[in-house]
Amino acid sequence: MPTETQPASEDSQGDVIRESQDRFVNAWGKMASSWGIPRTMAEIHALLYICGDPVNTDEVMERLQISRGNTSMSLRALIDWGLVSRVHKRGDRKEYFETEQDVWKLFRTILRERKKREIDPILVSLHEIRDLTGRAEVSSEAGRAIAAHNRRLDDMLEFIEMVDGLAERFISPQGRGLKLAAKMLSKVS
Amino acid sequence: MPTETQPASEDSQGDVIRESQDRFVNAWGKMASSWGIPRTMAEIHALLYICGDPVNTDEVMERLQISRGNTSMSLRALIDWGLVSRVHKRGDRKEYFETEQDVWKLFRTILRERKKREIDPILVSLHEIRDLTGRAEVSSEAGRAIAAHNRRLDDMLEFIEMVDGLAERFISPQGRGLKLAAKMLSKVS
DNA sequence: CGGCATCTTCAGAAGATTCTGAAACTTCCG
DNA sequence: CGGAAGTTTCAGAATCTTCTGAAGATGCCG
Repeated sequence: MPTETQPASEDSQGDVIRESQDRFVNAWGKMASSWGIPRTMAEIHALLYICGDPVNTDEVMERLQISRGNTSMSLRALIDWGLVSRVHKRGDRKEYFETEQDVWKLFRTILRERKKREIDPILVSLHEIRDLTGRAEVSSEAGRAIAAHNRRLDDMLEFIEMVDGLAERFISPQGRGLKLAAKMLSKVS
Repeated sequence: MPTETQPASEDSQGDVIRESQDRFVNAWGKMASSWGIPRTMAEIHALLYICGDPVNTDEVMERLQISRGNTSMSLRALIDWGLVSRVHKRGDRKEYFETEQDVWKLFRTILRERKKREIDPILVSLHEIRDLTGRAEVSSEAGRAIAAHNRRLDDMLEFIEMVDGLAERFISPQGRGLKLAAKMLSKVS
């Protein structure tokens, strides 16, 4: 960010970028929080994305007006998600952070992580629940009730397993890639 | 729910179903809240799904141990989402509620609603933001900075628009249906 | 119309989540 | 080793979300 080396006329240009960045960060934070992702975590990620260059903790704090503690914790969470990496600059003891600039890779990582955290666990639970009621005899009234109940569980299980399986193929690191999935879908008449 | 008319031996069967239902409702509520959906709203929906038959307000309150107010508000939200419908029973002034039993239709509705509420608005915001910085000349240092910034916004916009467009085709009421999308994807070698 | 059954609303309470700030820790350097 | 720069942690504070309960609305029926 070479602000001092710019002529005065370009300061206003810088302001436009800055405002654009701020708005982007805001919009992103708002959306993320409606998807159950902590707002500041998403805002930091948006800031790193939209700035492009590595940013350090103090810059994040200043831009987003958040505490050092929050910044540190959120950055760690982003690193755990695999979305952000640490960068070191020569002659600067501060740590800098940057994020993937390829949007496809970014979303692939996000989807993979959400699958791991929110889909896989519920599959485990649903299987446990399904095992409670085994196979039902349809000869009695009660047996038919259990059979109907099992059918509902099985329908749900089958659906989620299908989503899980497709996700596995398209978002796992060794998978075919999100872009291919999108291409396939867009070809359907 | 014919509990009184059943022989004693079937009560224990009923207990198994009941426990299974409770666990299902719990698991579902937990998952939903990690996706930014109010827990009780999801729990009510899960209860209606897993019970199959229409359920009235008092039964919901009793099963989930929640207040009448909460039940009423959450049911209204579910109706607004298009996930639940009111049913009237002859000779009973109470209102009953039921939900779609076809899991594919269910998720189609959920996806459609989320797109409308969370994807479409951010597309509007991103377009507004993008319009702030127009087309950049790459002849100056500042111009190049704006161009790089615009490229980032455009990448993001392009990605989200693609997702939006595909969603439109597969989840809209007149669309080709979720099932077709899944079939296409599963065919990729 | 009066009275009863049911449903809705919303202000404030309860609960959950996120954020802060200061202390503790780590690392680097002379 | 001493200490400065930078980072992490976490208990409590602030904030945001969700839930309750009671008052009021609605509507049905004799």
